[in-house]
Amino acid sequence: MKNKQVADIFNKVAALLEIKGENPYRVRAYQRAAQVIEALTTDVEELAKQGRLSKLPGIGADLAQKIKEILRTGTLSLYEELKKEVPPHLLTFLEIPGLGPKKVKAIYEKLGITSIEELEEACKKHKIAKLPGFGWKTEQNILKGIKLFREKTGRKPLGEILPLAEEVVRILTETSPVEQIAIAGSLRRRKETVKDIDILITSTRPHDVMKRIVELEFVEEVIAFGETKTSVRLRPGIQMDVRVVEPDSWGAALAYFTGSKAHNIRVRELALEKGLKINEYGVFKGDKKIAGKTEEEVYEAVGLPFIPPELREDRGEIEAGLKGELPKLVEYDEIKGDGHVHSKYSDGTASLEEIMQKAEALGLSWVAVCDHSQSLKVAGGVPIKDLFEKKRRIEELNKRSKRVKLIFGSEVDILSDGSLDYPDDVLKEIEFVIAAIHTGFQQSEEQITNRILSALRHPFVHAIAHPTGRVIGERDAYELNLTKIFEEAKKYGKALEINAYYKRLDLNDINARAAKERGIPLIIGTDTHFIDQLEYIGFGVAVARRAWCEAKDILNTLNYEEFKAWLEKVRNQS
DNA sequence: GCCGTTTTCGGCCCGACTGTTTTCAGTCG
Repeated sequence: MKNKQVADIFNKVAALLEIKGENPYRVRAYQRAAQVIEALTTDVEELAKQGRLSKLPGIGADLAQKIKEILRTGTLSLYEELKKEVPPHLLTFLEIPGLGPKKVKAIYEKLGITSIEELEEACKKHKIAKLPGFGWKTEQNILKGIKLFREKTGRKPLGEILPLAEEVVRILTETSPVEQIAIAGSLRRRKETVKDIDILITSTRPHDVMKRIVELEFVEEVIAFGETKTSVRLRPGIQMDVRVVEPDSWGAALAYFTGSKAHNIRVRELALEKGLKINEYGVFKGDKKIAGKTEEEVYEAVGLPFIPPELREDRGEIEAGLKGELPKLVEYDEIKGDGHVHSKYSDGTASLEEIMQKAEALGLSWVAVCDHSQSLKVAGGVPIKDLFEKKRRIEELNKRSKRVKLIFGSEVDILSDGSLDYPDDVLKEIEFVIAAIHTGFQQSEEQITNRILSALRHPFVHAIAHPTGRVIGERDAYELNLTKIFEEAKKYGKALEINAYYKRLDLNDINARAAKERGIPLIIGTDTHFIDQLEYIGFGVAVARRAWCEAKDILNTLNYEEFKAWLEKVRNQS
């Protein structure tokens, strides 16, 4: 899929045009197009062949041509020309907090600066402050921005930040005079990575709330302190913005601060069509406020049903909402089982008994214990003789346990040549076989794709674990033709995993949505090696919800008997 | 550059804050 490649080029073109000082609406057109292409669940090349590009929202005749050019040549002549006019290095300047396109343009044109080192030098020599429109304060801010830029490790995984935000909410609820309190922003949308924490509060004593916030033990630096807005930097190096609003504006503010920006723009455009205006204080008809207390009210005012936060990305939820065709998203409490857990038999730390207890505490009724297969020695791959001991132990435990059942599973390696890591007569005995790639990441796209395809065709395989192999912030997905994987999974009725470990989340939201649209069953697995991480199943559900999945799309909503029946069905049809 | 049961041209989301200004441009979310 070349979707990402097209989106990247459009985003860069947008940034370069911005620095050039081009029409901001032209810039926005490229940004919107990039976003639309990136969120596609079909191959942009496929759409091009069918001549359907200009049917996409935000893509007209011109951008359709440009997409075709990228697909044909691998680049875009406009982009190549822009790079000659504007040094592409300047694009990184835009990532420095406080620097926008206009300032970058001035710095480049007046001083010929093209690198961060030169920029820093110029600030220290006070050359920046002398530029028109700049001053000593701006100069200091740029230096501070450069420091932050160098320190920043980028966006942080949801799984690292959400627990922290929830802890802040708990403390404030218990020890400060808040009335309503909620996490907003991309955390509330459960985006896989987040840039900051947004907290929204109503209170009659905002000063006391803000005071309590800056006293929190994990606050490292107070960036701004006010009655309605306070910003701090928390110890893991993440900014937290807290806002206090009137109860009457709660819904409008929550919608506003939840975003996404693209979603909010579309909602406000709808409002304009109806002669209304939306801001963070409410929905207004002229000077009269007609809604704002709840999010439902705000959406209703523009003719939309409530849209779950996970869908608010301008990926078709507005259109679906207007038509009354929003999905009934799978709920967190509809999950009955965990499809991928490691035990002491391989590199997990928990015994089978402990897994059962924890599952019961979490209200799950089944857990597939999928330890690594024999050749993955670094991860304690289970030799065949131990495999059958594990099977006997699980059968014993299941006899004694009414509420929770374990499923005898294995995460079987797909070897470099595409064969599986146990012989067929062994695989046949394993109730749930989830196949995975752990070696040979450097192979070509064709090789890796073929390995997964042959696993999907294998009669004893039920599912593929973490299909793309990406690890957030550490490793990109391996080269893979997902379109072919989807076709084959669909053909054989096999499942693909949504790995819920917060650094994997693989399939991701867009790919999981593509699989769902093709009718491929999805299974959520925590892939946990530590007992407490069984709780992370929620991150997988979040991906499923962001992928527009309903309960019927997710195998984990089946009860134990139903899931066993699915496992057998896959074996029988093969 | 896109888009249209008011429009094929003239619109295109909204407000807060900051800093550099003496009324506003730039940045941010």
